[in-house]
Amino acid sequence: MTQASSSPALAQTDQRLPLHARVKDDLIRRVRANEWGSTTPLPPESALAEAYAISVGTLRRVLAELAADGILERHQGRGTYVRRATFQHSLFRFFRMQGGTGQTPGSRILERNTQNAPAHVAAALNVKEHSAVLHLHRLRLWQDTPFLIENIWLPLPQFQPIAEISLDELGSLLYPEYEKRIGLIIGSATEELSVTQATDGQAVLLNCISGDPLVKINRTARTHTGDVAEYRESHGLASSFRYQVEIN
Amino acid sequence: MTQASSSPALAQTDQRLPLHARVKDDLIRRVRANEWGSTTPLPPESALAEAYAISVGTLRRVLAELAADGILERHQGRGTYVRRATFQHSLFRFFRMQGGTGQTPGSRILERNTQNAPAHVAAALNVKEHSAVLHLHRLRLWQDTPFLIENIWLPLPQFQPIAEISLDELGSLLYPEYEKRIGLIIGSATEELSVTQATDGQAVLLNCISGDPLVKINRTARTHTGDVAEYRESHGLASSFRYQVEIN
DNA sequence: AAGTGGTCTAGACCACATA
DNA sequence: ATGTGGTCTAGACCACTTG
Repeated sequence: MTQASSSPALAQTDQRLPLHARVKDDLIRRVRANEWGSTTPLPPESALAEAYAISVGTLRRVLAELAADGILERHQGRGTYVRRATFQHSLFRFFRMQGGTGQTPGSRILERNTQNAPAHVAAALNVKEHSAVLHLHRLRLWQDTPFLIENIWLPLPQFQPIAEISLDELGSLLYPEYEKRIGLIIGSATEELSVTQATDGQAVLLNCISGDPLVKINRTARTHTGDVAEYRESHGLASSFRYQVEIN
Repeated sequence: MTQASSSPALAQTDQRLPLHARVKDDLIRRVRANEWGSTTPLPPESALAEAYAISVGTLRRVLAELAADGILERHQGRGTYVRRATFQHSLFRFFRMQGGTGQTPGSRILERNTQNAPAHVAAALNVKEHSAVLHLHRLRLWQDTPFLIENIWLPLPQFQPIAEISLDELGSLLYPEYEKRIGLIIGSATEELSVTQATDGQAVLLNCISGDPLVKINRTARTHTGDVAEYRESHGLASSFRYQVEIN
């Protein structure tokens, strides 16, 4: 007996792919569509398997892969949940912050203004050149010592609420503000590391000498659907930066 | 019917762990022990499952995990193989080498001598300070342009054969030479990235100005058993370095 | 006690590589 | 043609969490 037609839930997936791959694609789509908040569990294995008209074994395989990919979290007895982005692997983590443990760094907003997007910002944000963007210039501090200069660009009018709230409310963490003010959740990001030399202005802010090597980190942050929501350029003292990788 | 005792093959593994974890541990041990060269396949699923006295399904789960971890490679119809370290993810890859595709960079040995290990080298190689080590000083070239300075330290007497062969034979790739001359296979490595400024000597070799920012990469390479086999420090022009990560 | 995911089994059938 | 891994199923039993 061959399987003449599969579950309607899989209508939009590529029929040439094996079942487990099609189910995985569909679940990723549903997670991106925000079908489950991070506090509501996915349906149990049995229900999902029935809905997709596949066996529990096959579904389990898919869920295990999604958990391995960091998209889901599974807890025996509690359920399966969508994993919130933690950005544990951001390159920022590798600036050595002397003497502290797990506290969040402080931050001071130096400037907030509306700009016409410069070419490279427009390209990163995927908007037209010279279109209106919100620009934040921010200094991050560790125990009152500045260690990172950030320039952040956000597309308008989408981020207009961020342009209007008081600077005090733009506390150290921006992503929770995006979520609270405009219901936008950052799902992933790409970071690129390169090395530059401090300009006069940067030297003053970072308390170093003009020309000192800086590590520059460009981050493009996206929503679950893949739309670019934020672009930022950060500069920190290269002397306090260490990055380690395992290779196999 | 309960399973009174498991396969003798699992005698050395932790009995509190689930079966699949114990089998995985044992297979990792056997891979490290070099039981299968990279050209001889592992026994087929059916044989392995029988040897461990577990079902094929459970064994398949273990093999899939090992493949996901990059330890094994599986090919439908051909078999399961131990994966050779390719070092595709080495940080070296991120020096932008203008205009070339997949060719290997050239290399020129500037010096080869025997030293008493300086403190930081001894620490990295896990040998006593001042013990004898072989030191290689090498320049790596891309289309006849130098882009990387390497200093490599190898413990003696283990690497004595490398001290004796002609410099011509120390071609661009060292790891195949280690394998051929002393039967030593590099299985993994740790790399650490930091930023320095060019000394006068480095500036001459890299054709830059003294004080220019350099990217420094320290690599500690290990055998399958985890013993440190090589330590190297490499310096390249920061201006030609770009490194990109995805974060979730 | 009920419901969740975790472990393990047994076997059918398919797709690919090699000789 | 044979043997390899890949897909998928069906179901038993266990461990953990919560009310």
